[in-house]
Amino acid sequence: MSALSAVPSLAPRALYEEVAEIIRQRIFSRELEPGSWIDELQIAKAYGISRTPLREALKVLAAEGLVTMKVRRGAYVTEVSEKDLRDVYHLLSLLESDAAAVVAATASPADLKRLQSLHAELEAAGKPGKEKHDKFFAVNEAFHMCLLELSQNKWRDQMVADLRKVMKLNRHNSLFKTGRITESLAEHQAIMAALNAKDPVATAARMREHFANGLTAASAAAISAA
Amino acid sequence: MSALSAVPSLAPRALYEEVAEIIRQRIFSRELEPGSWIDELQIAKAYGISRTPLREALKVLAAEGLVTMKVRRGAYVTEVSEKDLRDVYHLLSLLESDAAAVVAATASPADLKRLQSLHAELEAAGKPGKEKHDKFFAVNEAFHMCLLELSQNKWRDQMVADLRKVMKLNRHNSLFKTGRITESLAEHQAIMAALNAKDPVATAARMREHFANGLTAASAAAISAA
DNA sequence: ATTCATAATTATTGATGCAAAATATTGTAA
DNA sequence: TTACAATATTTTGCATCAATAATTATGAAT
Repeated sequence: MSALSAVPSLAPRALYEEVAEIIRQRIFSRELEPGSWIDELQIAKAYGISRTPLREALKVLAAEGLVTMKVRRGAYVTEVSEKDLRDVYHLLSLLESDAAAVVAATASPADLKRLQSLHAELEAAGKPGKEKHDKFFAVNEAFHMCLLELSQNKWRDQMVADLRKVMKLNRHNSLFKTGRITESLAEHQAIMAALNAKDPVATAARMREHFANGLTAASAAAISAA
Repeated sequence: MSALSAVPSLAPRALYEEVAEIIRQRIFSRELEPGSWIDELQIAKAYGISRTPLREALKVLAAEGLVTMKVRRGAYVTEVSEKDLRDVYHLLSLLESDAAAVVAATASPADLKRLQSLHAELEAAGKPGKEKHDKFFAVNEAFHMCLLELSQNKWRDQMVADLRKVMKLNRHNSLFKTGRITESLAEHQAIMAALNAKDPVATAARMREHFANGLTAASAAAISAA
């Protein structure tokens, strides 16, 4: 009997999927640290499952880049260097700004309204004095996801999702500026304006700027040189 | 005993890796057709292996997008629509043109020389009257791969590799123009010129054009609208 | 004759067992 | 004391086995 007997949700997932998600979360929460080997027996025992679905889950996580597999050595949590983070961030910027351009060119009035309402939510969450950072963070993520979804390219969706997972591997976000809610809101405002103007080139430019501004000056210099 | 006892090469791969590669090739060669279910028992028996490594291989292929897994139904070869192909091609254009820009900005003289020599090889292979299409194709691929490698972003390398695999899923390349060796060479020439001029913006533009020109007029219209 | 329900078969998923390889440990020799 | 070698232990990787769900086949009833 499985120890992870959550409600067998409406969309029944295979056990290896469940296990993959659990390991993912344990990695994101730094319970499993980058560089540390994953003990198959221990984890299998801990969740009351066999090693078979666990090993399949590790293959999935390896494909996502979260763990690295060494032949006859097993799997360890991937260690990402600063360069890795910059590289991944660069790709996110590239993919999301392109998605934004597509949306600017193809979005229906209803689509724009949906984005606009998310933007409004974001402004509400970012009101000074509120100090609800997590709410702001969540809505921000929703905005970016919505844009991606509206660009109608599932392959890009998948890539962005994977890249975002890799970004979560880093502990101290030393790369990124913090507490720039006001600036971020202004940038989103600019993106919305370009979207409403149905200007793909401007939209992509505003999105690229939004990403570039998220980096510290030192890292931004390294990026913009590229 | 494994029936696929190739020479245990210097870089020993796990069985599931070997199996994944075999299935990949069988998919590319259309021996396993898109939409067809993968018979685990049959394949395992055919290669004299158990189903455990085969199932792990299928997880890997699923992550690459070559097969799709349905819960309690197994795996089938992914079917890609024309839209899928266009979407993937669009992403390849985006990623490779960005890579080209990076190389334009960062390449050493030695790097440029390496590209130049590949370009020379390509011109030789594309000489009219030669009719060595496969050679031209191979060198062309090498050129693109070299550019990618020089851009020094392993995450992009991985994504491009996966996307190229998906592109191989389509049978009739109805999307793509054929026999445009002369035009392709001219475009590569333009890319090389922009690279030598160390002009990232121009290089990216030339690469985007190169990709756009590979599409038929009808498909190109659909792309350029984006 | 057609449709629905039930049973049988087939195939996927998960668990367990075994062999091989890598690492850790212990002992011996210099 | 340190270095090397041989052994022991741990752990991965593959195979086999069991159970579970889905599909197909069969039969009965309308």
